[in-house]
Amino acid sequence: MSGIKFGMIAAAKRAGRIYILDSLAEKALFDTVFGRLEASPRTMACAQKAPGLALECHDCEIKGLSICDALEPDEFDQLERIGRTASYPAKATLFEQGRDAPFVSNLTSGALRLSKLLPDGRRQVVGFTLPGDFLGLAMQPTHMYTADALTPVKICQFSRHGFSDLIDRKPRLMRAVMNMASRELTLAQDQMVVLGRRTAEEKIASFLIGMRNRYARIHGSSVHVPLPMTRLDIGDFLGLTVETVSRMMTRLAREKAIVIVPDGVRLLDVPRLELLAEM
Amino acid sequence: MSGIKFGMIAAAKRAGRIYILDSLAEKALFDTVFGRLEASPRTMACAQKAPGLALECHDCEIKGLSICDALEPDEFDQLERIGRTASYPAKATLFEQGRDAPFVSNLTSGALRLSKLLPDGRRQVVGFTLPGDFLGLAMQPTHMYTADALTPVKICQFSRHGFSDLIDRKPRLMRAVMNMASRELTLAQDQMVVLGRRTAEEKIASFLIGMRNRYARIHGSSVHVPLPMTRLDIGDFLGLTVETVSRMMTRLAREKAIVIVPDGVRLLDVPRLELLAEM
DNA sequence: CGTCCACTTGACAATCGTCAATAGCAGTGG
DNA sequence: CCACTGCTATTGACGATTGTCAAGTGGACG
Repeated sequence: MSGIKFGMIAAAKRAGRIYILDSLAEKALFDTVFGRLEASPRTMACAQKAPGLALECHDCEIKGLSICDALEPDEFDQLERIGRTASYPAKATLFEQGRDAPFVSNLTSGALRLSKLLPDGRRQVVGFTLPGDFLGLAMQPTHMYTADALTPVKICQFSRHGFSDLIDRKPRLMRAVMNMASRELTLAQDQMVVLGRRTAEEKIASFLIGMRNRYARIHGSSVHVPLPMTRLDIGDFLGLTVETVSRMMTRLAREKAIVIVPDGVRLLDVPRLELLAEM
Repeated sequence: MSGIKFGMIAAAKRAGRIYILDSLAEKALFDTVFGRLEASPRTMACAQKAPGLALECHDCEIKGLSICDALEPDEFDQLERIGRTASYPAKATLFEQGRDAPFVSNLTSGALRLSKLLPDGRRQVVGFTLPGDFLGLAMQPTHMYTADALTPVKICQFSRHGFSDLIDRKPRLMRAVMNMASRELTLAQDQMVVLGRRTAEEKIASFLIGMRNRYARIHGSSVHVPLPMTRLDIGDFLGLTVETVSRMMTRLAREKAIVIVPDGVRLLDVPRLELLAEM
């Protein structure tokens, strides 16, 4: 099978452009070309490892950040009753673009990469999910993008229909979901500005500042910004190549705006970065 | 004042980049530099010309497309009671980025351009509003972008607070608004792929196919695609310059994929365009 | 009729992508 | 323990897509 995959890549490469040549792209291209979007062995393994434990909301670390925040005690109970927890190891695929979406969920720990794939292997990362973020706001019957775990993750998930029925009966909960969707829409529009009208250096700066601000909501503000994703992921989020991401990070480090550390970066010159990223 | 404006442009040009040099950008840059986001004379004139007539929903052309579609008769009455109509001529500014947002509204006729402006004059168009689309889904107290009329437009508008209270009492209406927000979010994510990972030619093709699909929801499918916006607007939507937009349109016309007509384009080779635009 | 603006086209430049080589690191298995 | 493998990141040389600058056409409108 490995031979087949490489054959496909080679054929596609002759025909046009292939930007990503790692195993992810091979798999994705393979799936796309053959129209085979069945669950990967990895996904199956993870699903089996996620037995669906009942929720334990009382010691949920992020309940103040998520949709659960705005609920009355009785609503909270009902939500808790229809939810289950699940865990996935790093690199697991939670769901794939184009497949059925039986669940919506809430990320409680870890980080996800959400990406859309073009038929020729080009990829656009549409977002990174952090604790407190909601998955499935679009409430669509199929997934619009693929979600992969960047770290070990924990989610609490709800059947889409059950959740949909519950929010129809609980306006407060629907309002919380709608507000979350509005926030996502605003973020997406800001990202459109970054993608369409910013230089490579500005893109990196606004990405780092954006990550810092998102972590600040969770852990409090810090100059230490963990980056669980690879340079390739960052490039695919910002519409750049790995090489350009690497060069710009090196440049910012050389100019003493950041320091590159093993698990991310430290921001040395926040005002300069904010100037580069200014909205 | 014209002298001052040109002076500012010149200064900014020396300092950095100015991509847009038409009157819109002059005004925007002027506003940004001086922090003067008061209503322009043009906006004031329009507001005066929009006396707020009571709604006449029974002969609304787009009621089947908008949030009104999903309402029961009693809900419909309540919505009609808190709404007013308003009209603006082409080129009017309905509202500006950063200003208070006392109203949300529903576009009933015409087309709008929604744009975000960077401090140095670069602009990103985040969307075009067509009849049936809703303005103010984010329900934020201030506007996140500027809305300008591309043609004469009619809207029906509601006070943001009144509308917010009404949807809290009418789950069906809130659901309609939430679905609209979800659709917008999906569109924004698709546009992120276009902005981040597509070539100039593909961007134009996907823009034309996208516009055709949106008109199809309103008028039915047709190879005639009106383009009420300028090449500059299209460029600012796709992250391109006017010149590149013009060149790509010319190329597609030379290759007989489209014909450029006075008010837009006609699509000759839809399969080829869809191939270029394929999601 | 003249002005303004949108659009087009050409020549040239620059940013960013492509290709290639290398280093570092973690995991694996002899 | 250490060679081996595979992946991520970095860096350099080169090239191509797209942006920049400039000039000119044509239509709308006063």
